[in-house]
Amino acid sequence: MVVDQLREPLSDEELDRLFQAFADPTRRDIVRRVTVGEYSVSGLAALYAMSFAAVQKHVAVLERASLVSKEKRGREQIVRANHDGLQKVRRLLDEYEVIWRQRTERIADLLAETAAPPRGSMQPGTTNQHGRRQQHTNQQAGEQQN
Amino acid sequence: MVVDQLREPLSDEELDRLFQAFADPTRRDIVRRVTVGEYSVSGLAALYAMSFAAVQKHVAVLERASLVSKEKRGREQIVRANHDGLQKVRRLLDEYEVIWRQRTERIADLLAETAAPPRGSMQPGTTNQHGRRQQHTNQQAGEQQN
DNA sequence: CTATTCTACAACCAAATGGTTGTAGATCAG
DNA sequence: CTGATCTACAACCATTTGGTTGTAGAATAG
Repeated sequence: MVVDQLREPLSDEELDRLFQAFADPTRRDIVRRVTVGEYSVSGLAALYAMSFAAVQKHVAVLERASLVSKEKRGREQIVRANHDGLQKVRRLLDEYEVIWRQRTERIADLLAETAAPPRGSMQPGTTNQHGRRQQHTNQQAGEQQN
Repeated sequence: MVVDQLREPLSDEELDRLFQAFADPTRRDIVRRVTVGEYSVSGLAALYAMSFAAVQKHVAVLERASLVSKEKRGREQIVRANHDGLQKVRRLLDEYEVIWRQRTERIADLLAETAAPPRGSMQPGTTNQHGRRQQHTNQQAGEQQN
């Protein structure tokens, strides 16, 4: 099936390329344009105050990030938006949003706990010393990812 | 009110800084970490195989993008995640998603139109020549934004 | 008080980025 | 066929980026 490499774990390099691609106003504009209509590379180049080669490079960056793809038609290359790329970035940011919600929940729980008398919770190691000053030094020095 | 500069239009520079900030695995990891717990800058630095100054710079990038903020506590600087920044990026990508859905809708409409005999639609300028080959050259050479 | 820790910042460096011009091959129009 | 258009790509350049080391000040620990 073609579907469902959208569910696969996003690699660091993939995410680097995606965010990097979005980190430029011309490229963001290109993505918007080719999502609503079809453009050749020179059709795009006509829109911006820069050389054809510069726009060509921007399209190449978007293509490596899998945000657009090109299709040859006669002597022109038609640039099309690629939905997968967009969805991948959105998926990652959704994960960050989930982390936020979990954190908010956790804080609400702590507040409820200290407001009401401690019931089933408050076993030795489950919650830290009344909210302030977590570990914040030397938890596993393993590298990061994602 | 403090609320609702979230509804204001995102500036190009703001978006550049946000996406750029996300375009690095170490910085993405820092954002995740400081969303779940509190870290000083040196607490963060202990996690990665790079110098303190390097991590300090990463935090500075995140701070300029308003993805985190620092608060001085004693001799350490506590780094905290900033929800606004995340929401801004998500908002922009949601806009892109909307464009996609509109496009999909539009295509579905066109298909329905050509399948069924033309009813109330098909006035002179409303739809283009049976789908293929749009303008794609020289529509207003105005600069881009967003 | 003294030593240590945490931070900030400058100076430097290599590599990546975003732009340019120029050259050359394909394809299309007349 | 000839000329114009569209594309690809190389070479070059200035600036930014992501890292380093080193120095110095402020706050804490003993």
